Amino acid sequence: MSRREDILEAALDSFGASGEVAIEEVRRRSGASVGSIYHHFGGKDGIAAALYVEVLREYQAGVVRALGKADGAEQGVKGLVRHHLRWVERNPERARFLLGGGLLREAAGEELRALNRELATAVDGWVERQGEIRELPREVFYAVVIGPAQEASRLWLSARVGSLRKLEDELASAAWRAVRAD
Amino acid sequence: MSRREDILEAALDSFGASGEVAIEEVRRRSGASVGSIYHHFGGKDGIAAALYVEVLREYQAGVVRALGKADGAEQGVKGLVRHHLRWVERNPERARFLLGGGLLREAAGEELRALNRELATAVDGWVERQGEIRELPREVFYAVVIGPAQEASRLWLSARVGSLRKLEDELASAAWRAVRAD
Amino acid sequence: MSRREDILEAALDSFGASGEVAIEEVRRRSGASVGSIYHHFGGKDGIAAALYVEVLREYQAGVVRALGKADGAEQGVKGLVRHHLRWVERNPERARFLLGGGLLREAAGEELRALNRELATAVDGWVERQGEIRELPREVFYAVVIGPAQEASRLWLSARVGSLRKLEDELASAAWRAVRAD
Amino acid sequence: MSRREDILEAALDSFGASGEVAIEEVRRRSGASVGSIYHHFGGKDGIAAALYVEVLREYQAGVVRALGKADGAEQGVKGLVRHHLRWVERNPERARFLLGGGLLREAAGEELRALNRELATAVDGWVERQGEIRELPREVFYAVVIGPAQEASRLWLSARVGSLRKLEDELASAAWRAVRAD
DNA sequence: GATGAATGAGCATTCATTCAT
DNA sequence: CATGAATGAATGCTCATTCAT
Repeated sequence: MSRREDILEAALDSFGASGEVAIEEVRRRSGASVGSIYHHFGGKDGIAAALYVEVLREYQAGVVRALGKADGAEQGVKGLVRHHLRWVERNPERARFLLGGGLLREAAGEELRALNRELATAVDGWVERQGEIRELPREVFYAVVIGPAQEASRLWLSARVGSLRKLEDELASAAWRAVRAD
Repeated sequence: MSRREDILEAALDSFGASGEVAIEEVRRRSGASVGSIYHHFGGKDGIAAALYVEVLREYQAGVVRALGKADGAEQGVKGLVRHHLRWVERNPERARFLLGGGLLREAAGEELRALNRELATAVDGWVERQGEIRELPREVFYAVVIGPAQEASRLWLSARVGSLRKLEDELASAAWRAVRAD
Repeated sequence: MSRREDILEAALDSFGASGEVAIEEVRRRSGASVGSIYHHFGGKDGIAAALYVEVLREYQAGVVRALGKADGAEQGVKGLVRHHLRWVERNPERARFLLGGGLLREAAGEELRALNRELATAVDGWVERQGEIRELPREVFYAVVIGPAQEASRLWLSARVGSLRKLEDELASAAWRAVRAD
Repeated sequence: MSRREDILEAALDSFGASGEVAIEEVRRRSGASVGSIYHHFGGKDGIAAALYVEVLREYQAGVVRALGKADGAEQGVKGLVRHHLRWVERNPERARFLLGGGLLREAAGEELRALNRELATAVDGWVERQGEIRELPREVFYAVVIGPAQEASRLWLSARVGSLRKLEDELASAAWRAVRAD
């Protein structure tokens, strides 16, 4: 199983360096042969998909964890924001891959859709169980809570100045102000 | 000047179709010869840069206009959100190019930096002249106001379901709640 | 190993025909695919370098052989001249490549430097063991012995009139007159 | 006439930099427009030819001068060698162009043939008027006298180590030993 | 499972040359 | 005499993919 992981690791590095997952680059970085890569992942898209799933799964696990340990709506919403910022800061490479590469592309693959559905259900359920949150369309809630953190992340990822940590409190409070019931 | 514009137009279409500005594609779509393209833009990156500048300039002009005609802080903040959403919905191709291609990459080029500086100064000035806006770090203000609209735009651009128009009021109000002084 | 050799052969022919090693030409002549050429030699310069090394090695082997079988200084010096002329006449293509392409360019590559060093050591050693040769700076000895043969070769290669064979005795004697101790 | 000279100058620089005379490069270096270059020289080959003629004429004038002021065969032969070395050292760019670019190529152009014929006649005449020079075929005389200096020049041009000046005496004497009658 | 040689489509780029102004 | 836009053939190179061993 080590080969698989080496290859995924190399794929992530390749994306970090050039903005795309290139087989040739992956081969160079992982030390695996072309044949081996094809054996494991079937091709270029296969690697990207596998990597995407793996990274997304890890990110989402953090989201669920953040909601799980939250005590009340405010802590939950702020926790989502904090988790986002911390995860990006600790995983800049993975963040770049997830944010840059994926969201605009068609979220291909049944596995991905399943993952997203699962998360949506979990978050929706949590939201419904809270009383202090304003009634908002799903997408709006998501956009308002995550959008600012995302935007800050994007800036940070492209310039790497300052620290996301310092903005945490401000962004978390702002998100809470935006979605709490009055 | 017509050749130049034809080429830029074709470059935008090329990006829309394949996610990147491909010389070969631009040639096919614009009808210009390769040589002519190189004569005017120097190469692949030259086209992308010129296009980026042009599109960004147009977007920013709208931002300034929105602030200009706003009467008070609330209208101004909501105007920024509304402008963002409307511009994206009316210029999906340009939006995709601006959001997808550029922000993660290094915002290269002196011209770009100048544009961004100009806008920042304009917006900062406006913010300072308002009394009802909470004191926030620059980046936070920007992220909180534009982030949600951006996130919603991203979703819309990748799936094209529903209409951004319907979310306008909610997103504008949420932004205002997040940044107004209490 | 056959592919490699086919490609080098074709590269030599390409150089003979057009004065340079052109990938496209090599592909046509060798029957190999572009990809295969790149797989083996990494690119245009890689082919030229490999060819240069191979040809130089063969030429130098002849030089060493000529000195090895020489009985005395006079025979050795004359042997060098004769070997040069004969090698050029029997390998006009290789000669053109070696003389025309390489000497003015930077003799890049560790392998080349090593080859040249080896030969220099061998020739120097031989010279030192002879008593009848005039004391001369290394470069002068080399230039005086090989220069005339080289110049004659150059002329012959560009016009292909007459035969180098006929000049052998004259050039060999002249070289000997120029370097023998009085 | 200044434009013409600017262009030729730029052509020489272009050759020095890349090993060939490239119109685009000439344009950049000379500041002249493509059109202007074509007006004056008709094209790529036109520039190379004009440059070649100019440079060769200048070199040959030096040869004739060297023979003219020589007093006797020995001084003449040594003068040829010295002139060659000095001219190369003072005009490395021109030397590279003349030696590298030209001799292997077909010496195209009636003008060039005329120049070479003139020089040959001049040198032949001078040689015949000397008594102390060994009877040698034309080409052999030329190769033996100039070859060593040429070879030394080639080495110097590619590495630029040491000075040709220091080798002058040795090379001149060697040439004289090789061609004088006994 | 692993290796690497081979393939060929596709792409960016260069460059000599023409020509209308 | 000068300018520079336009052309298009030619070329080096990358890269995903296949397949025999």
